[in-house]
Amino acid sequence: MRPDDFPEIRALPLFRDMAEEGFHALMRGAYVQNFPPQVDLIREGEPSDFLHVLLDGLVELFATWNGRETLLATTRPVTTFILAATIRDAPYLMAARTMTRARVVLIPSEDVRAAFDADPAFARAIVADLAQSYRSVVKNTKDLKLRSSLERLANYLLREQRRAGAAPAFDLPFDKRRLASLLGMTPENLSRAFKSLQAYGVATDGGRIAIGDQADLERFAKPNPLIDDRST
Amino acid sequence: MRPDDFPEIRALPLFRDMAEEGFHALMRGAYVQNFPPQVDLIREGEPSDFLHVLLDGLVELFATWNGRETLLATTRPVTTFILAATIRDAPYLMAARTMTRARVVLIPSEDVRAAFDADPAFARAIVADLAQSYRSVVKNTKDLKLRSSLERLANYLLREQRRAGAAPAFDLPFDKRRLASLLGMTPENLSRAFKSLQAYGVATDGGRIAIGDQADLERFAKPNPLIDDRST
DNA sequence: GTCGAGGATTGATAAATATCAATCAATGAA
DNA sequence: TTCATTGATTGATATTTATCAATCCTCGAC
Repeated sequence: MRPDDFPEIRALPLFRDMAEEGFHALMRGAYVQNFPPQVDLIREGEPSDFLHVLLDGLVELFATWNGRETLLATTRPVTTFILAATIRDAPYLMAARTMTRARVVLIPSEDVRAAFDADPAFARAIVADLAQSYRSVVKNTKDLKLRSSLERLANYLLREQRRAGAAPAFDLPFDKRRLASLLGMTPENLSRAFKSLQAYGVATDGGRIAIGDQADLERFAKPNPLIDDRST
Repeated sequence: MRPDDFPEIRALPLFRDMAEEGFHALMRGAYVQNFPPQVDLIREGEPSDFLHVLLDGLVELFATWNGRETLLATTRPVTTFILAATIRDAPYLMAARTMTRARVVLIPSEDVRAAFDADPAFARAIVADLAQSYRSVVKNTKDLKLRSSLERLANYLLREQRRAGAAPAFDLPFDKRRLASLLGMTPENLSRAFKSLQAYGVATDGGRIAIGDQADLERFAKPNPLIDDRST
């Protein structure tokens, strides 16, 4: 592990409040790996031997069943992923694959569980992280069950816009094929959905989105913090 | 609180390993309430003042948006619910309503958070509970995104059957209107789905389900532990 | 027992979404 | 540059799912 990786990891909410000693113990067992794009990091059903921390690049989390595949989430730096499996010492429920070149820290799951027992501040951070992750998935379920695909897209755009600093134009973080899968629709349908949203002032140019009439789009999308605020 | 409520609560995985003193401190601030059927216990968006423990009866957890409503889960005794909101001190994401007469213990959220800080065994139990809840919702998301409504019903029946001790016949735990909402479909569609499953040996008589040909149904449903095993 | 009320079912139709096939456009390798 | 590959879009069609309306049960109140 490069020494300058430490501060980035240390700054994560999950590790921020750890005692110095425990953090170093964790880092001693950890190591960094570099991956090319399109590499499987994790396969569904495998034992969860490592907690992963993404330092650079993009990683997609997806699941498969009966020959079908769906995108469940994407992670951007710097974030941890698959904490729950690590804690439960249970098989991964999602697979992970690099979308770009990526640099990832692998921390042995045993060490994480040991640190949890040893450091109350770390325990608190883990609980906060899990509770937040849980709530985030519940919000996603509400999105899926209560909204049509067009409504999901409209609200997704508003969320991405907010992440981009509420600017009237922003870029999609990945291709539309993946976005379709994330939103639970086909690429063809996504194309048509974008076209339908033109009526509410949404313009697209490749992966660039421009929201012409904020109020109009929001009137249609009816965003709700209990679904769309993915931070609390 | 009736003294004979204590053992039931104490036996829950969440409280089982707590130090005696901490458990009693929690119980001192807690109180029991009895509710008639169809009473709102919790409304979406309200501050999460209490952790709830269901002692008797059935409670449904649901969510609404834009005039639509969907059932997200049901709880049976003895279980806690909405732990994540309590921990995060964040608004409830789901509403809760009694389906039958119900007896519920209310534990002030502050007390739960205090006990978390004071008792490492309780902290461990909370983490285990949250990690498990998270994984359970992820499995549900995979079910929703990867399967058709007919496939969801088939797998739901297999899960309920297993819960009923793998018997060839068992009763649905609530009415079909609710089941339809839980599975993300309309009651009309559920009726037709049951009819379609007759081809795989599923017979219904009111809320009673008989699985005539286990292997045949499983061949169609393709159950998968990474979706359908809701206990790990 | 009779009567209602609410859930369940059925049929007809509409809407949403997926599939299939055919371009079209962008991008990177040679 | 040119070609090949991959993603995006479009149109036509099929499938899935929802909606609407009309019964049909079932079960509890009286």
